Amino acid sequence: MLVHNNTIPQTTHRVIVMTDVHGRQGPETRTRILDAAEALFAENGLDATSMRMITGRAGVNLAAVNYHFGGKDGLIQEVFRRRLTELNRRRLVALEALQRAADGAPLRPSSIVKAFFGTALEMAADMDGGGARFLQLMGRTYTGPNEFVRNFLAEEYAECVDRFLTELYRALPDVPREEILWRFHFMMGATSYAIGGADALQLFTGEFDDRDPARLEPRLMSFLLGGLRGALPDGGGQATQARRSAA
Amino acid sequence: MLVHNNTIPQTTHRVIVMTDVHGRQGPETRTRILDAAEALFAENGLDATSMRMITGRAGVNLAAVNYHFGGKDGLIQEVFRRRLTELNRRRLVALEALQRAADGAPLRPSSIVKAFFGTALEMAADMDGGGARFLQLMGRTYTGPNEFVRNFLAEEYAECVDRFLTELYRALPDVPREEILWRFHFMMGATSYAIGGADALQLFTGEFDDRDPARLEPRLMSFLLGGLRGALPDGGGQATQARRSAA
DNA sequence: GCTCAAATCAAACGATCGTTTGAATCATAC
DNA sequence: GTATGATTCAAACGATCGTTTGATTTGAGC
Repeated sequence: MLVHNNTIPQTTHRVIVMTDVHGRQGPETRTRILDAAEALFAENGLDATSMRMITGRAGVNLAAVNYHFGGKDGLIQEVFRRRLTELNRRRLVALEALQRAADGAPLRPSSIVKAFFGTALEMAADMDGGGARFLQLMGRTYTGPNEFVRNFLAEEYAECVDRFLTELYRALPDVPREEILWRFHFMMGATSYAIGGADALQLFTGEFDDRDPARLEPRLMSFLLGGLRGALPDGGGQATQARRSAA
Repeated sequence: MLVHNNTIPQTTHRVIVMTDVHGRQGPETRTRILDAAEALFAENGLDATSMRMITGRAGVNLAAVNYHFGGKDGLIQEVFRRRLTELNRRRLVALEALQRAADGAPLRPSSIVKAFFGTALEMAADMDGGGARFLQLMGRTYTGPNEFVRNFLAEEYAECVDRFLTELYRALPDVPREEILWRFHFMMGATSYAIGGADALQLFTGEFDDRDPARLEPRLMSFLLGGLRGALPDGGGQATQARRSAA
């Protein structure tokens, strides 16, 4: 029997736990497809990656994708959901740890930025290279043309971003919220390029090769914090720094 | 006779000036194709845009693309080359104006940043909306998976970026060049999101709508300059600001 | 008016795309 | 062992892709 009915396409599938029911290599199939798809999507893009490339690398039958995910779109959604849920979970864990330590007081902007963007860099270093691949893919897709995936990503992001923005508003009460929102957006762009664009960077300078992930984190953080606390455009005079009120 | 020989695929085509030779609507065809392709590429991405969509919108025959550009790849190259050459030309004009005014002295970092990234924002506002479309497309493609186009973009960018980096090195002699290089990369990411990701931003906040291009420029510049002059990671202590030596 | 090369056109090419089908295989429950 | 439902499989589906072909139209040069 098919897992998916074509009348109600949904994200969550009826088949959740397969190891408990049918042993053998049933559970591997889904994971193998997801891993292969993630790597190929990051390598070639969503459109340029065919089902046959995915099933070929995964070593499964072509029809397996439609059986397990209902189609290519379903597979794409699941590839993103799998990692993004975990990433945002870690982010919120880090944020809540900060909130507990602060005991009601506004958080330091640097701590908030580190909890959000630093966690992404951690994930990029984790997962034996798979994390960097995925985050590179996500950075591309977020501003990409595929409206279907973009809306899905925004939906998955919404709650987590909202929580962090709320804390940033509290941490920088003197900075207009619109300004903070924009700068958060700029920080996402810088981070996206930091994770995914090391290849692009080296194109400018032939002999450049310092892509140590351990050194990337402080580099990006310095830039992000400098940008976040940069002089406000004109609302408070050109020399006004965007500083939080509480120490 | 065909314009392109399949033995030597080249960027520059034999047909350069068509208005002078054949009047009617010969010259329009190339431009109409480029305009339609640019809009559709930005809308759907390179892969998801078919030749039939392009020729359909342009109102020309399907084979016209292969005739004038030698194929889809040739068309893509020309779409980027047309605008990118003009953008980098304006950037270098702005830089040379600064150099003349400085009379040998190091330039102000803010001036350099403005000449490079501000010119992009100007172009995004120009060209009756076409500029924003193109720059959005370019921001996506630069970190995109298509290696063919990425290499081409890097090649077109190389000289201009090199000139600006040289000036930045002079303006910030106390900052390690690697650091400046990375921050330049981060600035490109922030700018890319600033230009192309306004839609993505509003997904976070339903009622957000302040996308006035005139207000975007000072916003982005404040962020970029703050990031560029942010505290150095650790080479000079955490409190060390990355300031230029000459006033 | 005739020539000829540039340009446009309708039509078709082979390849590959995502998806569907129906039978075969597997592991479990009775 | 047999029935049952989940999973895998080979094969084919129609659609669309980028490209090519060969004839036709166009307009300047003589």
